[in-house]
Parts: sequence; structure tokens; C-alpha cells
Amino acid sequence: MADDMPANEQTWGGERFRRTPSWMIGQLSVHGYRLLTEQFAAEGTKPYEYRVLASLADGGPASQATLGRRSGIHLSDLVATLNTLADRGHIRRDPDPADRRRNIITLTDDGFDHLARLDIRLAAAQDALLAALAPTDRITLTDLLKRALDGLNARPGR
Amino acid sequence: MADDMPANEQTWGGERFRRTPSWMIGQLSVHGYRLLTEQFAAEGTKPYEYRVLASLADGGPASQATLGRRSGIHLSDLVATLNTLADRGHIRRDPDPADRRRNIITLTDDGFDHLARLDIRLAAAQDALLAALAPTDRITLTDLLKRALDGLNARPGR
DNA sequence: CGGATCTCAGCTCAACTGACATTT
DNA sequence: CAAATGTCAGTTGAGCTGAGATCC
Repeated sequence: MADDMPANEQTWGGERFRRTPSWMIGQLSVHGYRLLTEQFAAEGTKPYEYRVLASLADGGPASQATLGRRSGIHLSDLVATLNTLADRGHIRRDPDPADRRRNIITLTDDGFDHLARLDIRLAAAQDALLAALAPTDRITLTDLLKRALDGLNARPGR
Repeated sequence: MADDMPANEQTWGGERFRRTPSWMIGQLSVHGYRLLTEQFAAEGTKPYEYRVLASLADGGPASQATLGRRSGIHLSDLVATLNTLADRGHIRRDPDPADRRRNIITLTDDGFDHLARLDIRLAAAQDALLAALAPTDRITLTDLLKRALDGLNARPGR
């Protein structure tokens, strides 16, 4: 009856698309995001919040518009993220005296300390994601991912 | 003023998270899904529709519940997808005489032909996604992705 | 009756769009 | 005035939940 045999169809996996890079990358992306979210949640933090803190630490204080472009977070979403981070004292939002449209966003000492904890969580998520791979394979994979991605970002794309 | 220099902040890329596997995999996943969607759109088809056709071709006729489990599409989403495919004559939805709760979904000849065209589109999307990598690197990457993913799926995970 | 099947309506969450007031 | 900035309300789309009707 074509419906009986395979005993375990939950993990069937025979479809052709499951062997394609795009499918496997998509599945790994879901796992990666879940692992990351779980790790950050243990610190009471969401991925957007981490990205903002990391952008401030790596790129220095900036206006919201600049911060959005650097971190890849849309300005509208950034507003809510910054509200949360400001409430927790991880950032300061000061008016720019030189341009009254802008806020200057600055990482506080508390934010810097929190970021250090999040970086440990981030590393744990990477480790869980690539648990099946030996260290040298992880390096190889990271290099290949970087090259593939740089190639796509270099091209106009469309 | 910390806001002036870098000239091109659209592609800043200095943040620490942009070097992590989970970030790069996530970005590649977005590119991959976009490329796939564009390719399939040229045939008037959506990714869900392809997955159903491929599942039928690779696993044979099946009930909707079985098809959903095999293709990883939720039953509620599968209903709409099957409606579209049936309207186009790519599948047939026949009542199961042995169990009147079930529909038996079968790939039609038209559906089979359409799937062949989609497989070409799928290959084109893979090629575009990995355009920056040489053939041997693509094989290496595919192998590493498979091993990482199998490792995650093998573990209870949580 | 418990459990599977199909269907539909609605929810979640990240990402994005549009509109607005203010300032340059 | 055109353009940039910060804010808010609302939309999209994939994935998921819940409920109901039917049948085993």
C-alpha cells in the first residue's frame, strides 16, 4: 500500500533535495539559530541584542542609523532592541550635540561585561553546532563558508 | 565623531559574529533560499511544491500524513500545497478505498515532467550558491555539511 | 473509546515597508 | 526644498498550534 514499510518515516531522508547544499545549509541554519537562542536565553538576551552589543564593541559608538547599517538590523527593529538594552543599562542613548536628529549609542561598562558572557555562550553554540566535526574539519568548513559567502556578497547578485 | 570614516558601512563586516560558522551558515541559508525561490519562480513553482513533488517521486504515492512526515511539511501547510498541485494536474488526490480517512496522493506524468524541469533549476541554484568554490571544494563542503547535520540529527538534541 | 486523518483558522517571530515629525 | 534621522504601526511569509469533523 506504499504506506506501510519504512517503519520510521520521521527521519526518512530519501528525498533528493536532502542531499543538496542549500537544504543542508538551511537545516544547519535552523539548528544554529536554535542553539544560539538557547545559549543567549540563559543570559536573558536575544540575538538582536547581542548583535548590537557586538557592533558597538567592534565598531565604537555610533548613531542608530549607522549602527543599523553595521549590524544589519533594520532601524525599526533597532529602536525596540535599544530600548531593552538601555533599560538594562547595557547602552547609553545620548543626543548628538552636533546633529540634533541623532542619538549617539555607547556601550556601558555593564554592557561590555555582559558581552563577554555572551561571547562564551556564542562559542558554546558554535561548538554544539559543529560537534560532529574534528577541529581541522571545523577550520576547513569555516574557510569554505567564508569563501562561498564572500563570493556571493562581492557579486551585484541582482 | 566615530560616525564619519568607513565610507562604506553597508558592508562593514568588522563585527565578531560575522566570522562565526552559525552566522555564515545563516547568511548562506538566506542566499540559498532566495536563489532557489527565484529559480523555481521561473517555473511558476514554490519550494513547498517542489518538496512535495520530490517526495512523491522518491518515496512513491502516500497519504497526506505520510507525505507530510516524509517531506517535513506540516499537514496544515500541505493541504494548501496539494490544492495548488492538484489544480495544475501535477498530482492526483484519490480517496483510499482501504481507509476512508485517507487520500492517496500520486504523482502524475505532468508532475513528473515538471519535476524534471525543477531539478534543473535546483541544480542551477546550487551552482549559483557555491559559485566561488572549485568543484573539489564543493564536494568537501557538502561532505562536511552532511557530517555536521547527521551529528545533530543523531543526538536527542534536547 | 483512544487514536489517526484531513481541513481550516489563527498564532509566532524575524524581516521588512510605509508613514510621520524633526532636523540638516 | 531634498535628504537623513528616529519612531511607530502595520505587513509579509515560513513554520507551527489548536480545534473540529470523520473514520479506524
